[in-house]
Amino acid sequence: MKKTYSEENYLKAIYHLGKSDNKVSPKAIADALENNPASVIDMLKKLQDKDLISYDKVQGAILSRSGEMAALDIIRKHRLWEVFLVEKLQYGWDEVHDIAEQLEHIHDEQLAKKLDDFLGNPSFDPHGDPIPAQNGKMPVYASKRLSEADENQMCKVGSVRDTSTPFLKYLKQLKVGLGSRIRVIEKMEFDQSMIISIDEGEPKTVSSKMTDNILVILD
Amino acid sequence: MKKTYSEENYLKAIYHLGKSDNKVSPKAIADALENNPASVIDMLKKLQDKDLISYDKVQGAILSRSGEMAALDIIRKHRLWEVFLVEKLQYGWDEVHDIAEQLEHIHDEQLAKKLDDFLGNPSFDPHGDPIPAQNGKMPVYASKRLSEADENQMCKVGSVRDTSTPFLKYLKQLKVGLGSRIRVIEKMEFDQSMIISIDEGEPKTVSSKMTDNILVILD
DNA sequence: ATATAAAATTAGACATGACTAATTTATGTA
DNA sequence: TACATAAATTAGTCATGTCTAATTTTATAT
Ligand SMILES: [Mn+2]
Ligand SMILES: [Mn+2]
Ligand SMILES: [Mn+2]
Ligand SMILES: [Mn+2]
Repeated sequence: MKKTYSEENYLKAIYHLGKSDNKVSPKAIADALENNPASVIDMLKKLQDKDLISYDKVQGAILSRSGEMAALDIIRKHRLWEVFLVEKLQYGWDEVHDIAEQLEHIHDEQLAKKLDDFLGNPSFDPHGDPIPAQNGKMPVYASKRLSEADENQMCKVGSVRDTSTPFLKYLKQLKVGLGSRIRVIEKMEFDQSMIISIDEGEPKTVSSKMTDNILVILD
Repeated sequence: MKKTYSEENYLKAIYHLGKSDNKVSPKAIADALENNPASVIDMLKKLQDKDLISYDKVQGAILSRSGEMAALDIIRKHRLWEVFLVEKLQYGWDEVHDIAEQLEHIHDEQLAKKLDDFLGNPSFDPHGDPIPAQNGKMPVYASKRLSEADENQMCKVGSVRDTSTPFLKYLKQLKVGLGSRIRVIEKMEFDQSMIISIDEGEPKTVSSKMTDNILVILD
């Protein structure tokens, strides 16, 4: 069922508000969308009729399964477009939100996938927010940088903080990808460069610029 | 003055219909937009109030200066996005029109320029239609391929039929750009390769694949 | 427990951009 | 010229998504 621009914005707002544990009230939604509680209630009724949410005064608005999938799809597109605007069109990270707010509503079956591939399947947007996968799964948030790992620590690559072509090319050459297992062999005091083993391969030296831009999950 | 999605579509339709010499009637617009003549007349009144067109029964709809600039801006964005979808996202040329129909309505001051630069300032879209410049000027339609020029012919590069990165890189290396002056020194019967002089420089040999993808204006 | 304030809801209105049906105007043909 | 058809226009309706104002419900504080 094709959703309107407006319905999509409501679903997204309800999703975001639902992440904090407060109940999602008409007032909260109205504040988020900078409109009127009366308008919100009108829309909540429509969304409930379409089984995208359930709403009652006590529980507030709660996304249904299909409503949540729709919200995640919009968020995915929003964040992918933000990556595009920053990485490819050279916008500043602070300039892209309003444009992505428009681009997220472009409808096409193949578009998100093709854009995702073109961008090198980034896990995070330019503001560090995770980009949901097609199935709605959020990437595991790898909160530690490789540069913060201790000597002899084993870890797994969770995401990259830089999705520029040169960096991605460099990683490809090193055979580092999402899920690669990295062991820290030695950390140089002097310049913070590291000697690491990638998937138990031969030791390689990498700069702090590299290790600062790799986010890992420690074992 | 910000235009609505709908106003933009009307302006574009009026522009295209105005290119053929028939008068732009409500019926013609209704056919183009697949809607109703009554709806069209409603909108023509609104567009006239905003000084984007003039309309009367005798002359039909005629774009004002600002109306034409607005139409050209939409067409520019439509065609740039089509180039993006084909060249960067690997869509087929037959799949992109409907998506561009949505993308053309994204509003941002800098977007068209940045997209244009990112794409290497293409002159034509994937269907061969010319892409208006920011000032509304259509590129001179260079209808001859360099491969069709005769020996000793002097000509000027008008556009490229291929805007892929490898081709553009190759042209950069040869120092061939829009406006470059090319003299055909010799054409090889055998494989249609050519010896040419670029801006009166030293002779260089180029393949028929190259000369087929350069459109020129003959002197 | 009662007064007060905040939130939710209802009722009614409005702008936009579409539609249908009826009417008027123009065109074309016998 | 008179009839038939097509195009343009008007009038009235509708769906969407918004608003304001009034009312009801809920929460908070004395
Ligand atoms: Mn954003
Ligand atoms: Mn949005
Ligand atoms: Mn097109
Ligand atoms: Mn359009």
